[in-house]
Amino acid sequence: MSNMLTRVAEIVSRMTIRDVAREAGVSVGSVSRALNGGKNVSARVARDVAAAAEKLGYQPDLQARSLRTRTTGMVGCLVSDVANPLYASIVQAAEARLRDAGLLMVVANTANDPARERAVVAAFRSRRLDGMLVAPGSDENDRAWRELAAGGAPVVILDRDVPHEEDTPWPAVLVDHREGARTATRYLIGLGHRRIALLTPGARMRPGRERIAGFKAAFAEADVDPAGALVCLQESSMDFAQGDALELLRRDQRPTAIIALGTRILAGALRAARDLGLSIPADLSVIAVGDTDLAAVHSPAITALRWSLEDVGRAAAELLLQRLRGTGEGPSRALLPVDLVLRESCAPPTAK
Amino acid sequence: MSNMLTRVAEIVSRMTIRDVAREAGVSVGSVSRALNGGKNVSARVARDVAAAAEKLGYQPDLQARSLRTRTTGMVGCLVSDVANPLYASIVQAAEARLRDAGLLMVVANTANDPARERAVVAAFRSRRLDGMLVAPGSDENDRAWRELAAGGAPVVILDRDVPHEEDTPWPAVLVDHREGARTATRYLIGLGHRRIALLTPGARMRPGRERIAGFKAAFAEADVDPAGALVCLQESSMDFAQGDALELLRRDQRPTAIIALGTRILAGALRAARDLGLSIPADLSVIAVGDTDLAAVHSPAITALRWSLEDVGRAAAELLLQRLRGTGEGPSRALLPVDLVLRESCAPPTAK
DNA sequence: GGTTAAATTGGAAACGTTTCCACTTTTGCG
DNA sequence: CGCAAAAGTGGAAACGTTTCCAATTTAACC
Repeated sequence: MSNMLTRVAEIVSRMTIRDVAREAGVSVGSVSRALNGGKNVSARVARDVAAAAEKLGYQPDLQARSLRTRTTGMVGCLVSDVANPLYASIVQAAEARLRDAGLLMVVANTANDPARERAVVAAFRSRRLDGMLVAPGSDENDRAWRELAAGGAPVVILDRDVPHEEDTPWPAVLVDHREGARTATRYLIGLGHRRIALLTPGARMRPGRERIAGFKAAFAEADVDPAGALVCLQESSMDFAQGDALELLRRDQRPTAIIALGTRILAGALRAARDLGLSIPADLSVIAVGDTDLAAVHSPAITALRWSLEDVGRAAAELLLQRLRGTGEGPSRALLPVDLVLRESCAPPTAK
Repeated sequence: MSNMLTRVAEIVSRMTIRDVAREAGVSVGSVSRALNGGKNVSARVARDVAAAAEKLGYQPDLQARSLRTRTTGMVGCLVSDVANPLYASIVQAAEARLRDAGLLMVVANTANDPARERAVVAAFRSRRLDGMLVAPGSDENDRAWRELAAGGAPVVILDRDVPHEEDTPWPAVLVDHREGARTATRYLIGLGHRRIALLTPGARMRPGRERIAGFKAAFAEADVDPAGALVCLQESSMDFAQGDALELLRRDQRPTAIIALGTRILAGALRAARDLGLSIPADLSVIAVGDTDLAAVHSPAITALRWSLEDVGRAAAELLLQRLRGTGEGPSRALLPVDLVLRESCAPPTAK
């Protein structure tokens, strides 16, 4: 047993730059230069060092390096729920781009808990991460981000409107939910719908706010009685039970069309419709916000608002990289478009 | 402009342990002891140091600390596709548990590319991560894990059978796919089905292999003609187009029941069935492998094999933590059960 | 009160890099 | 060939911690 432990210990003892220096018969400084810049290094030294490093299987300790260089090569990603497909794809795309740039991504989810958010920010700061991608659980917890930015690390916000001082908005990647919602609503109004329900998480965050704005704008510009614009706020998609949708669809003046967010809310709405015997699209038109597997495969297939999650992640990574490099400013915000994917779930309302 | 830069620089210059020492009027060593162990520290020093640290807003540089302590407080998580809901939930649960233990999680996805896997392992090693959770894209790329383990960091495998030397299997969290598939198949056979198709990613990985084994075992133990057991391998769930399912269901001896993995394959199968006018469950029984939103919300609701992704993540984190603490061995493997959730998508085959 | 043991403390040596500085060596050029 | 500039090199000082060690103070005991 202790035998095994010592064996492990032996294996663990890694080669250091000093070992390489000794092996190559040069100084530590030269090894460092040879391995990194390659600048001001003679061919002979470069060759010998490379050979020695290869022979010894030397791999630099990036942890130690970062102590000296004051840069860790890691960026944080703070998100409320990685398991949410909407976030997962963003995280994945961002990670891919960042890793191509040689950066590691640290991920932390906060379950929308402000205290956790602050704890994560503290952890990120203490670990001296180079930068950070954040999608806060609400727009108001800006103290945490301010604090983080005070540490000097660039922060890129994902689809949120975090309050900022003066005229220096946070770098951010935004999705044009307003225009998306407007398009969807206009489409339904055009089909003849007059009572439309918008089911989305509340106004605590930008996406909800923007959708509501676009939703109402469509009613206003079509000169339709705005009383038909039913905004149903959910605190979060988790809380949205089927029951809420049932209640909505049982009203005597029930909506003839529904615009429902994501997977869970949409699922609740669909199930409620099924339970009430409402057929889609004959009795109820449905538009999904966010193009998930569920929307695409459901029968009938659900018309959906789609935006590219990959683009969001990629753009965020790009923005962050640009800040990290510190090269000329460039744009600090990106606004990504939302498309309406027409499928089979919308039809004119049945006269009654 | 340069004004602003200097301002930022000022903010960035962090308090070090030396500043605290000066402020408290004690030595650096005492500060360290006071802030960490608290052992062998007088009440006066403890008080003064705490006050000084508080006043200066001191936060230790974990990066520097880890150079000395040879432990980084970070663990890696290597997975082929974080955007896959099956992985996302696991990652989330593991992250939650690890963060509770004060560890940060670095995530990397490899898109099933062995070269990327090796690159990630190299990066993890160079950054001296304390441990690692891996779900390789195939069971064969074990060179990489072996190399990683040689670095001394514990590795926990997620639902894979990675070849191991001698009698020391890798610590792993496994899901009992074999028993799950057997249960599902037995259920279908019990309903009267004799031609059943199993749609799952290929045998390159444990889950597929185990499912196939369970599937065949059910046929064997029921003494049913094994020719009815149609195993349809997909290289990966991504490649599974609707077309493959169409082809399968158009055969003259088409299966009367399907067991389909996950979201994408299941979606393809469902869409194919719809396009062919096959109604579920009258013409075709369907069982989903993995209980996704799609299965739960589809109409009819799809009977599904379910296992707890959260449990997988949690168990993996627990296993890893136990290794990290190095306290008594404990079990090195966990096998998690799979349940069959009965819904509406299965019925006896129509006589014909 | 004296002696020994225990507790506390300061100073310095790590940890593995990069980078600065002074010093050689090479190169370029008239 | 001589001389200045450029290029290459070794040694040592950081980076911010923890931890070892020796020295001091305090506590404990007879």
